[in-house]
This record gives sequence, C-alpha cells and structure tokens, in this order.
Amino acid sequence: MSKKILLIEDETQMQELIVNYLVNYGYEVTPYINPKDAIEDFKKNKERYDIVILDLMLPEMDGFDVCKTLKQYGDIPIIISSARGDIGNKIHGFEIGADDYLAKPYEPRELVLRIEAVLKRAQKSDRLKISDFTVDESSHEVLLQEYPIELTKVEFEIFVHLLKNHNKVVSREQLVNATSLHEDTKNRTIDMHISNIRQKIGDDSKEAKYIKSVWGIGYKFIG
Amino acid sequence: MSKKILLIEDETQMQELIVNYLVNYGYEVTPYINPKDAIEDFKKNKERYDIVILDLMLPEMDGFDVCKTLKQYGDIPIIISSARGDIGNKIHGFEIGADDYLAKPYEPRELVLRIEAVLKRAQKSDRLKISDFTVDESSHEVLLQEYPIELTKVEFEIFVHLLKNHNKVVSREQLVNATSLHEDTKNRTIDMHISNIRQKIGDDSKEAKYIKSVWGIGYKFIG
DNA sequence: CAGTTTCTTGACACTTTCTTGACACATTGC
DNA sequence: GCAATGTGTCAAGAAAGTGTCAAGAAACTG
Repeated sequence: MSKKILLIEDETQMQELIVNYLVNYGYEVTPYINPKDAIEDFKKNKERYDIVILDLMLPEMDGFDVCKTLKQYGDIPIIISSARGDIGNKIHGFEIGADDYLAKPYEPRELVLRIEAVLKRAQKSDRLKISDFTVDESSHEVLLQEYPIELTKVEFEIFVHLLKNHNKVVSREQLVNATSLHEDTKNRTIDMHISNIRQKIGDDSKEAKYIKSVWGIGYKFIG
Repeated sequence: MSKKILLIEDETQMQELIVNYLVNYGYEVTPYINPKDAIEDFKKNKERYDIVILDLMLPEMDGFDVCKTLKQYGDIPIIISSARGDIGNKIHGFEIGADDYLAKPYEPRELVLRIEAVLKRAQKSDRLKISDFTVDESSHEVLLQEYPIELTKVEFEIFVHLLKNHNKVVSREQLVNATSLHEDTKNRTIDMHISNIRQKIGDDSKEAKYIKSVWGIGYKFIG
C-alpha cells in the first residue's frame, strides 16, 4: 500500500520536480501551492495522509503556523524544507513539532530517505498481523480480532513461531529450539501446549481453523 | 551549564577536529577511539552525558550495536555519522533508535546545528505525562493526578523506565541496566522495588491498574 | 560518627506454569 | 483388521516465578 504525501510547496517548478520524483518512488502525492487549501484538505482527509512535506517560504501564511496548525488537527509527521543555512529556522522547526528538517537545495534522494526515516520513526510498534490475529511482541499481547487472548510465556513463543511460519509445517523439535523450552523436552509437552493454545483461541484439533496437526511431522498455522 | 558530549570516532585526525570545534562552541567533549571503552564509561557515568556522537566505522564493534547498547543502558540522544551516500545505513540508523544522522563529510557547523536540534527535541519531553502520572525528571517529581508521590532514587528510575516503555514488557535485566542498580543485582531486589512502588502509587499486584507483572518475563506499565 | 534512609537479600508462602505418564483415540501400512 | 505409531487431553506433581516480611548492609546527612 503506497504512502500518501501532502506536499506544500509554492514554487511550481520545484513542486513538479518533487512530485515526479516521489511518484517514481511509489508515493502518492497531493501537491498544494496555497497552504490554506492544503490545511482545508487535511482537515477533511486526515486519515488519507501519511506525511506532510512543507516548504517554509509560503505566500499568505507563515510556514511555522502551517506546521503548528497541521499538528493541531492531526498527529501527522511533518518534514520541513527551507533555504539552506537558516539555522534559526531549523531549530525553531523542531521546536514547533516538525519531525525533520531539510535544507534546500537538497537531493531528491535525500528527501526520500528522510521520508522513510520519519515514517519508520512514526510507526507505532511493530505488529504482526496474520489471519485473525494481531501479535505485539514488545507488549506480549495477542488479539484475536479485537479480543485479547491470554497466553503464557511458552504458549506465546510457540504461537508466534507458528504465526511467523504460517502455512509452513513446523516440527516439534523446531518449536523446542525456537522457544525457551528445555532442549530435551518431550513431544507430549509440545502437544499439551498446542492443546492449551487451541483451547484459548477457540480452535478444534479435529477441524482446525488455525493450528493444523500434520501427521508425523508437526504443526502448521493456516491462514 | 555546558552540555557534555560523548564522542566515538576512530580517525584521530577527524576526532581532533571535531573536539576542537565543539569545545569552541562551549561543549565539553569526551572522545573515545574504542567503542568498548566508551560504553564502559557511559555505563558508569550515564548522568554525565547529554548526547552521543557516534561514527559508524569503528574497530572491534559494529556501530549499530554500539548504538543499540547505549540506548539500552540509558535514554540518551545519539547522532550517527558515517560515509556519505550510505542510504541503507541511514535508514537502519533511525530504525535502531538514532536521533539524527549526518553524512560525511559534513560542515562542523552542521554538526553543531544537529546537536542543538536534537537536544531541543530531547528536552521537550522533560516532563512526561502518561496515564495518571506526570513525571518531571529534572526535579525528580512524580504526580499521580495532582498528588505528589515520594519515590526513592531507584524507585524513581525504575518507574520512569517503565513509564517510558509503557505498554511494553520490560525485563528485570533491562531495569537493572537502565538504572543505577549494580550489574549483578538479584531479581528479588527488583521485585521488592516494584512492590514498594506499587504500594506508593496504590497499585495492587493481583489486579494491577498500572504495573502489571508479566509472568516469566518482567513488568509492564499499562496506560 | 551516630542517626536515618534506602537498598539488598534470604526466607517463606503462595501462585502460575510446565511437564509427563496414562489412556483413549486416530492414522498409517500391511 | 491389526499392529505400530502418532496425537489429544486429563490430571497430578514438579518446577519456576512472584509478593512481601524482616533483618542487615550500604549510603547519605548533619
């Protein structure tokens, strides 16, 4: 899914250049010359945009005010660009909530770089979404649809490993290695954990929706 | 009060240049050639430093690992510098928690700029508000709603670390590293501190509102 | 240096989780 | 169908993790 960029830049030539370059990189760009129009659009379509690129030298409105206003209407990452060497601006830019600052003239490539970096930073946490499940390893949470599932440590580890290898068969031995289980854990132990996980996620060993037993080999998460 | 910089740079010539320049700007700079020494120093003197400037091309240790390690031991801003045009590195740098990235060769003035910007950004979050709590690190105060909570030094450090990582599970080991606790502190000690913190903030281990125990892993601030 | 506060740990009770044997049942190959 | 082998799950005990008391060590204060 391509990222959507709101570009506010008044020099038409520059604008065209940037749009072309970014589109080339697979971004969707909506350019504005007039900041007021841009803000209007953003107010209506907050959800649509992933990031704003804002030139400071604008007609009608001070670039800093634009930045503040945007931040006020929605929690969106903003990259500010302006004439080189403008130290005060740069610092002020960060102060008012910009996420990065780019001095003109810059390499278009540099811009792409910054965009990616900022988006990375803005990204909440790395969540793994597979089938009906959402797993957040850092918070150690599992959601089935919207409902939280309480898994123990080992159950969690097993489940995540299956999820990460969905549609592949995982042997019991692999599971032992991939988790904090003792090296010489018996197979029955794994089976038991699987059984417990199945119960917690409402799966049925006979007709598995999620964790399928593969006879003589191991288990497979299907989804 | 001048800001203290931990500089990790292996080219002695470059190092000298940077040190001179920064000292000229009123910074206090402690330079290291070897990252391991730098990390050792940082572990001991977390409080002393305001920012780290880290060159990626280092002997003995991968620059990224250095960055990660430092971030683990303390919440310090890091500016990474490395050879120009290394796009992958740049992105990766941000991913692992660097606060800014500077491509060599750069103008020393540019470095000063970045340092100031990063410090500004870092400073902003001096008063942190999460859930029902307001924490001011500089004055060492914690408020629950409006009511002040008296925490000891270690309690405060643990609590802040949990808060900064709210909704993430933090291991006891991580807590030991992130605080001024001795490296070989026993787990029971952490548990005891948690127990005391819970009592002070009126939390219940059985049904935690704030600090939840995650069995076999650690603690998690929920909010 | 005495008094106070804070930190650290062992100890014990208690809880939760993990592990395994046992047995029923399923699947495979002959 | 029958033996051999694999899987599901119960139930009980083993193992590991956690909460907190209490006492002593260590650090701070005046």
